[in-house]
Amino acid sequence: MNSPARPTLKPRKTPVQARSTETVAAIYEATIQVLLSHGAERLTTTRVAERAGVSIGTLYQYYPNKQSLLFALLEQKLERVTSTLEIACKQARGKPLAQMLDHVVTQYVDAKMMRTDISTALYQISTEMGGPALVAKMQSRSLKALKDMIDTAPDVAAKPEPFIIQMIYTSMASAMRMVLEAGAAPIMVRKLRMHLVLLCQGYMSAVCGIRAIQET
Amino acid sequence: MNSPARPTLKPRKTPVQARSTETVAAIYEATIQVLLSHGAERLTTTRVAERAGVSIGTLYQYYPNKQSLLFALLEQKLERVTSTLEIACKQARGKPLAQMLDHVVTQYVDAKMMRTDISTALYQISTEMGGPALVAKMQSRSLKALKDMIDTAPDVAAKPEPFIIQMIYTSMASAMRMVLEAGAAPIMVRKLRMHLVLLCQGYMSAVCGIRAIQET
Amino acid sequence: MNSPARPTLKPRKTPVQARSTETVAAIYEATIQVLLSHGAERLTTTRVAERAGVSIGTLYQYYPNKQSLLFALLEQKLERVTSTLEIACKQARGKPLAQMLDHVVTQYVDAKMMRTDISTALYQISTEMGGPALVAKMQSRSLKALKDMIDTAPDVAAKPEPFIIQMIYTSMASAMRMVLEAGAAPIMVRKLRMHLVLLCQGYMSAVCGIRAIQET
Amino acid sequence: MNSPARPTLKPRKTPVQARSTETVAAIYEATIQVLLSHGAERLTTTRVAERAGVSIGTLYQYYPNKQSLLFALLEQKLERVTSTLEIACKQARGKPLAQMLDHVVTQYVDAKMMRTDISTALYQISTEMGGPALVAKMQSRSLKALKDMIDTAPDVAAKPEPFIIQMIYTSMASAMRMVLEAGAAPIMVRKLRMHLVLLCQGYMSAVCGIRAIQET
DNA sequence: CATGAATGAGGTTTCATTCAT
DNA sequence: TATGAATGAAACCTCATTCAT
Repeated sequence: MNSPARPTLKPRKTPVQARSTETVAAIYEATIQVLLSHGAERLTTTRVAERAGVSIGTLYQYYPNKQSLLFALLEQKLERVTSTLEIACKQARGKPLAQMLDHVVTQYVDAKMMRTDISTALYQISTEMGGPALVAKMQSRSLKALKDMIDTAPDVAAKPEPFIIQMIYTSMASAMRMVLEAGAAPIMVRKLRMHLVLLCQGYMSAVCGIRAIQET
Repeated sequence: MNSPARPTLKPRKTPVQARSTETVAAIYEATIQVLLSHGAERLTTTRVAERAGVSIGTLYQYYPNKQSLLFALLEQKLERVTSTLEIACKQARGKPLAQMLDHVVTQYVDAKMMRTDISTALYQISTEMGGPALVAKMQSRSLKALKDMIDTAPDVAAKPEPFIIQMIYTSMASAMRMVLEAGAAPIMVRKLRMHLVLLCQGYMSAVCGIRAIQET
Repeated sequence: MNSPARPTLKPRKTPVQARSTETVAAIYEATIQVLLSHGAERLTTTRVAERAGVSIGTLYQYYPNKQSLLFALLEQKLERVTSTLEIACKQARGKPLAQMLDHVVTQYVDAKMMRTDISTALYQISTEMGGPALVAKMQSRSLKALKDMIDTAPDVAAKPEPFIIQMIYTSMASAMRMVLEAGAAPIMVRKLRMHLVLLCQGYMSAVCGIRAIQET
Repeated sequence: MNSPARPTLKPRKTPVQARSTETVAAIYEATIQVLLSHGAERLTTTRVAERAGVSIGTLYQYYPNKQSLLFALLEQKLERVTSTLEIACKQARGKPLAQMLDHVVTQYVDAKMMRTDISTALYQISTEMGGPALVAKMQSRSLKALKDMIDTAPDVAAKPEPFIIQMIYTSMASAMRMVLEAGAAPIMVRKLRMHLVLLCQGYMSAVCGIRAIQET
């Protein structure tokens, strides 16, 4: 294992003016387009700039290097999905487990489904250094949110161990990916939402004892 | 989406002499090593050859291009796991659903766990064209095996629709991945096996009605 | 005969800024230099770039591959010679055959003699695919021009068949080559011009009957 | 101009045994095949060995390097054609010029036409060092033979200067090439023979005065 | 700010040649 | 002698990045 020179991942400048914002948006969209049409391996900064309709020099004015370009994509999407999940978890606190899972799954799936193109494009990236770390960070935030929520469920006999939460989270993420990579037809998405709830509920009730709520 | 000139993915020659068999093995191992230590993005044919202790020319005698090198890795592992799954599915035919899932999950996890280094390394590869196609092929073989098995379960009320089988398969694959990427400690693996069985059983019984076995 | 993947032969971009025009010219000249000093077999893109005083990357900004570099050379020269010939043929229409041949040969030899270095360098190239095709195209244009001219000669009894035109053209080209490869000393060139005219006239009058001009 | 390490061009060993002779012949034929099917640029020693049905090691037992392989091809053909020409020139001594040219052209064309595949294949080779030198040597032998012959013609007024002989030789060679590269259909060959004679006779009579034979 | 020409390290791949078996 | 595995110099080409205009 060796850690080579890690480039800066932060955007070079935060756009404030109108024109800059447009440019940044164009580059952002172009990156997704190229990712989807050419694949991560064949994404080049030149191609992105071309697609965005700006010069390569301009691209580098806003992103100090290629990694930061992809990193921005990943970060934005992950942040959005994660915070949606966190909010959903907060909202569902104190409700029965089944309702919790239903609510969270629904919110999660919907968050991922906005801009399916971005979600799909992102599966292509691994982004060497920054990517996994970011994903890990977001995952731990999500796990914490889920745990804190489930701990408030009135009908759960034993506090589930972390591993269980992880299983739930992973199942959600992977089922989502499965559907996205298959094209994310609306019917599939509806089915996904339902089955994911069932899967989580079935698993949880098998793993934690479920108390009758009135017992509380 | 455009499909550019796709290079040959098949190995260039099959080794016949003893010496060359060793060489191929060395290249194979080196590829895994490099994948793990440098990541897919920084895997170069030069580095692989170096690590394998052979010249770059020798590498190219056995693999016509870089892709074919990674493809071989992927194919071998996938083939092994998939056929293990197929066999497990055949063996479990006619048994009650719970036993089926237990058996299949156990076999699947064990197959993935041989050479965890390879399994882990492979998550890095997407290999542009050949990879996804291969993965899709193996998945459909797996889905068929699972379906044919579940259809023989005496205690399943309604034949599950394809989507359900896919959910099961995806959950298994993703949970496996989660554990492998976390380092695959033995305790985790044991826990994984158990929880995966519970997850599958919980989901299936929630989704298909389960008949009492003695009814048969 | 098999035609493998043929690379693009067209230049990659047309220079717009002043700086790049110079660069393209430098690469062009360098290619000739290297062709003459090292031979076609030992012409490498690196060597050309070096000689041109630009980086290898710059070379590839203007020519997508090695072939296109050589192709450009060939095309430019052939185009110039061919169009000179076409013009000469037009000019000589209606004149007696002997004068025609004199005029055409003179123009042809002179066109070839501008930048003898290029002409000489070009004999080294065959450029696999694009070369022969280009040469063939130019030849057919030339043959047409010659035929159309000769058909207007007042003193030619029978319209000469295509084969005869080709003999004339080939003889001109090969005699030219002979002299160029021998170093193209001025005396030789003068002799060449004269003898080529004699050869063409001698052959033509042996092959077509020559009518007395006053008959017209 | 720089002259790099020139490799040995002579075959490594002269085959004496029956098997060796077969092997050498196979390699020889394979070289022609590859030259015709793949072109000079894509002729590799491996491909030749493969086509010949021998191992690459065996090929190198008989030819010390790639150049010698091509050189052998060139040499054999050139030698054959040149000596045929020399003999034809000797035979025609003392005859009238027209008969001379007829005889020589016929012999020359026929010599080139045996194994048209070889003749055609050879146009692909330039072989960097050895080729041009060999060609030059053969040319000077040919020119000498032609000159010595023509000097004996009873009906030639003035001894033609060397340049004229060269024009004749070049015209013959190039017309030959033209027909070969066009596919060498039998009709074309017959026409070629006739027209080449006419061309030479026409040119010679234009250049040297022709005396009436009976004057002698 | 925007442009795009220029850079060159470094990657992939080929192929003539050697040499142990 | 024949084989073919191994070699590695050297070729082609890409692409992230810089910087003068």
